Amino acid sequence: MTAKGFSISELNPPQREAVEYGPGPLLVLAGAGSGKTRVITYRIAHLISHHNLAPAAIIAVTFTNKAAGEMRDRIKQILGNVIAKQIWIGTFHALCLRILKKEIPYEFTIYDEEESKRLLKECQRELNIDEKQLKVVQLGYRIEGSKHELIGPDEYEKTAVDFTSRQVAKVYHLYQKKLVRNKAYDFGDLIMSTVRLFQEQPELHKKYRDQFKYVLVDEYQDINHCQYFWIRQLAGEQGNLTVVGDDDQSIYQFRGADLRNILEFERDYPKAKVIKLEQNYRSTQNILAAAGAVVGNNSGRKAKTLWTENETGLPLQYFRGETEAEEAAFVVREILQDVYDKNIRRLTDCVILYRTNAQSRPFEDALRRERIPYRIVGGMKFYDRMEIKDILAYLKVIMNPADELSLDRIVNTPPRGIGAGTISKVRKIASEQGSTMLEAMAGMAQDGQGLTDRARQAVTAFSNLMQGLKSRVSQTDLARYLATVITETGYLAMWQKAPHDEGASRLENLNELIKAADEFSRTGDNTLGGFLEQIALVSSWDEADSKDNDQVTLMTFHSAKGLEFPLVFMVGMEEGLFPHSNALQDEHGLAEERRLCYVGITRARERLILTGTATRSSFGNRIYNSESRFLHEIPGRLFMGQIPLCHQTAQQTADARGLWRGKQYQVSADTLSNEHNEHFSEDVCPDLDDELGLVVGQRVSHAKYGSGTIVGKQGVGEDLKLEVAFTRHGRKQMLARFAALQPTSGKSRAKGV
DNA sequence: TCTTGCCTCGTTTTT
DNA sequence: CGAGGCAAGA
Ligand SMILES: Nc1ncnc2c1ncn2[C@@H]1O[C@H](COP(=O)(O)OP(=O)(O)OP(=O)(O)O)[C@@H](O)[C@H]1O
Repeated sequence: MTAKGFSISELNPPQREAVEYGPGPLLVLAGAGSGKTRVITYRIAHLISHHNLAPAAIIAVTFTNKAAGEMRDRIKQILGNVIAKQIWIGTFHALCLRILKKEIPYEFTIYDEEESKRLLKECQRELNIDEKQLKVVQLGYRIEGSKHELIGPDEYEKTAVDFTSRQVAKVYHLYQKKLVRNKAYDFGDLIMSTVRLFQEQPELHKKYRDQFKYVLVDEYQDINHCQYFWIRQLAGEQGNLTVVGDDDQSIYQFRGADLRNILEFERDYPKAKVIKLEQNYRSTQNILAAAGAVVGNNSGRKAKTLWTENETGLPLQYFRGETEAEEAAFVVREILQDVYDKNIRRLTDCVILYRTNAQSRPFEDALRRERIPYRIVGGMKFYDRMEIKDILAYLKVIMNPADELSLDRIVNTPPRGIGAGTISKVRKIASEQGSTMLEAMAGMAQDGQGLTDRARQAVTAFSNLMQGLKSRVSQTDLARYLATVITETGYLAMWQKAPHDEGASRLENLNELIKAADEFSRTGDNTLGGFLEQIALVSSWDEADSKDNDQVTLMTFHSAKGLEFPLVFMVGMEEGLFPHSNALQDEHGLAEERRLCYVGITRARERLILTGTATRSSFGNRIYNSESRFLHEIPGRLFMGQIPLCHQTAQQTADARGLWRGKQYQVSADTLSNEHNEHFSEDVCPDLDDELGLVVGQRVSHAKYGSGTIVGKQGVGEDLKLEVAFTRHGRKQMLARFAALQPTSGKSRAKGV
């Protein structure tokens, strides 16, 4: 049975049941690689081709813009472009923005993280709150978190009892006020404001609820309360809502994701049908066994089975280098072997996954040395560069003169004689007459109100410049307009005058921006507003999209969600790094790290290699890390090569500590029986690297500070320095030989948790 | 008003 | 180690 290029035989029976299931709530709960995304995609196609549903009556939410693009492409293949492009597919943010742009009658700006932080700082200063006492990151974290919970400043204030919360409440109020005045939305606002819009304008709510006959959500385990609420608004309580997800893959709780949304779906939607998918099509048996073993250490999971018809496959490998350079060299060697010696893979088949963006460096160096092309997803984004943000700030002000934050950024960039004194005069006058700063400047240029001649001249020039630029928006094509802005503002000249090496690279980036504008206008939209919106929403993923080239990919575990690669390297498998020390304070943190590990492992199709280092430089000095506990949670029999210490026999341990350390230690998978593991794991491990059992993650008690958890470790022997997070007294650094820390019961690395 | 140099602090993870 | 913030001098 075929329907326009889509064959039902590409689905197994439960997948097919989910695709063909009728109206009403549907939950597809399934493990990694079981075809959840495929189900969503085909269900959309099926609804259109078999139920004659209008494409615009379907809204599908994905986790990244890239995932949205892929889903749309697949549907394009099945049903053609005309239909595919009418479907509403996108991230929460993109879809909400689309609604807001349509319903809000004025131009507004979207603030990215950096801009929100700057605005917060401004609020903090105005309120005379000590920036040391309450850090901007903390502030941002709390306010952003509140938005995830759909808590506005008023509600927040009501629950704010302690001193800090009351401070936060004050900032939250002012921050929102400034956002409104600047006609700006931050990321969280995009969704929360859409929810509010629907609440305040029932007829609007009805319009969208009626338009979308079917609502589908991918990665449902990672949505927060606000997103949950919006989906409920769209779908209604009995609605045609399809959600798919895997509770073991929830890795965004730091961003407000709430597992209860998926765990309690059946309670929220009592008529819900639940379909489980149990066959994994992605990975070998060895890889699945490893993934299952790791995540099995978490409690409170929904019961799930996952099996595969795929072959046993290669054993896993583990390598521990002495330094990052050694680790990276090993990884590159393995890539070279598979790709060039054995010719069994292409570079695009290989991915290097790490916990933090900062870890990419040594791998980049090693890859460059061997002239292997690579791409990095995440980290510093192109649009985060200073020169790009400066020009974007000009563009934002041109589109939305109320955006004072952006104005602040560029009013004196390049330096044009408008300093802090002048700016505060302008601001004062603007607020007195209730106008924008730009309008106030135009007035002051005329009558000079309290400005020195020099300042007045500068203000006049700037005011004229901005008016001139504004009047020419949309007269030429976008790329040419950008070039005009860059030149006429003096920005180009500023970098041309700069020292050659720095200036050249800035100018090159500006050229890239012009190119991006050109490409954007080719997609059919030639508006400046459209261009800015698109940039506001691009994630790290969308930039790196030069998939046609054959190159190795580097990214964080988080960015890898939903993807698959034949050969996966999980690097930096060390306590303190993965699991990350900041996540070790409570069980939830550790459980989420473990899920992240599960996500990482299950990205692999054929071959999985785990690596780590014994020492690593951090903040300029070297630290000593022990092996990640996750390594020890994988059964030893699955490994080949160097074996994680806890899985080694006494002889192997001795070898690994001496001569063999850092070299690849060849042991075939079957020389290591399970017996060995079980027998030795308990007594070999504890005395290896952990003086007195003081390991990261260990709970300890201290005579003065009471109980806490070891979160960091530096040096050895006499110099062993520990960082301990105390329950009552915060973080402290101390020398182990003086601290007299007593390990208390609770978790210890060797036994797992 | 602008530039320089010193100091502090920090690294999870992202739409 | 490196980025960003801040204070002092030009
Ligand atoms: N019925 C099937 N027959 C063959 N291959 C399938 C089938 N269903 C899915 N696959 C393949 O299995 C792999 C995983 O599919 P998909 O990405 O949809 O899974 P997923 O459950 O969304 O994974 P994850 O939870 O890791 O995001 C893909 O390569 C897909 O093409």
